[in-house]
Amino acid sequence: MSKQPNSSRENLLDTAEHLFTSRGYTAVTLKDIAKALGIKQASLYYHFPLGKEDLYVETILRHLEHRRTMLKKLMAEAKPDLESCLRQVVIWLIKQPPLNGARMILSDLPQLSPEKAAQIESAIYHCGFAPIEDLFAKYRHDLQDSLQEEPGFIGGTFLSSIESLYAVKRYGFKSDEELVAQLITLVLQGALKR
Amino acid sequence: MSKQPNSSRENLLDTAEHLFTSRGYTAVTLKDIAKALGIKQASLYYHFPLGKEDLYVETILRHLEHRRTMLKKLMAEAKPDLESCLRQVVIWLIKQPPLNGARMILSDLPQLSPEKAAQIESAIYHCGFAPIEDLFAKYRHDLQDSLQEEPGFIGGTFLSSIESLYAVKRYGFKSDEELVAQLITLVLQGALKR
DNA sequence: ATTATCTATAGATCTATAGATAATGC
DNA sequence: ATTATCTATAGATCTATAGATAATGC
Repeated sequence: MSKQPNSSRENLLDTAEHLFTSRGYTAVTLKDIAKALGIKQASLYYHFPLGKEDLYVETILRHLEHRRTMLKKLMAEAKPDLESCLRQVVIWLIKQPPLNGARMILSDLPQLSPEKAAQIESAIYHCGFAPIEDLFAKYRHDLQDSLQEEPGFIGGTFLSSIESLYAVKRYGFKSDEELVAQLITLVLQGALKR
Repeated sequence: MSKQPNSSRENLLDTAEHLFTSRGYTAVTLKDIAKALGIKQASLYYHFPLGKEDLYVETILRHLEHRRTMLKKLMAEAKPDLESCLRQVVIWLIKQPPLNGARMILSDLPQLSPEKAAQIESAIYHCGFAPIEDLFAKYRHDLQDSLQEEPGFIGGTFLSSIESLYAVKRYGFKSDEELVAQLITLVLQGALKR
């Protein structure tokens, strides 16, 4: 049996992931991460000799790849209709740390080297956005005529509307399942009386 | 005639507003702001002797109050129906620097003193959120039954879905007006064929 | 011997302060 | 005299490096 796979390094990435995704690149210091791990700041360089930027890039890419895997898996396992797939996706997303792609692109990526920034931006698209876009493309015949050729538009709107659930969760009193059901009904059926 | 009202200070706030709202509190340094103004970093302390936090708070509060004033004005001047009000609101919002309240709450406010953070969080609600919530409350009889007592939910979803337009604008080829119309139709009518 | 930490510290950057200087208004 | 800038710099914080130390595995 191979030795157990770098659980220490994975643990480090888990902690960094939580901090970086919720507070962003510049707002999180290496000392914050070390403190959360119960070690000293300099010790991080044993696992990531290339420093903060490299740690951030690896953390975010791992996070995004995991997201893509999970989204694809959830959609494959759900009942094969649009609403069921969306429900599974949102129930999972709402339990994750909020990704906030807009924040990353506007606030975090400009602090990185252009190459790394481009790499992450591409992964945001491929792992965060494309799976949802593909889902709406697959079920485009269920959509209104004006949306049939716009899976990116409806996908983007849907994803960003999920962000509001994090805020509602803080103030509201409903269960996750209720919120998810309400959001999906809203997006699919519309707000207006019919 | 009173002397012309501190145009220099207002100019400073305009520049700070642009930087702080797009990149966030920690990612923007005083040097960045000074550079954008063509002055030296230390010179900022003439206008804001209390330093960066105070400058940030004043910038954001001014931004939010302006937002509230404009939202109220746009809704008062629009044709008195839900769709017209929403259209005016979104056409204006999409031309503003993206507010990204979620980023502010998660990433920026924790860096401030608790009092200042609470003050800004309250202003985000009162100036960014409440006007839209009030609009949906006013026209609740146009909404589906399940949404009639949930103006905050539909308001939050609507606001966060606007965020996706900033991304779509970057990649897409449509005019602002087309995007706005498409978004409003989607939220009001829903995605599904009927 | 290897792995994972530590202490100590250099160098860079950031906020903030002190005091000088130039331009403007009475 | 007031207003708005400047230079110079202190003090804090952050990233990163160097070398020591402790624990583990053969």
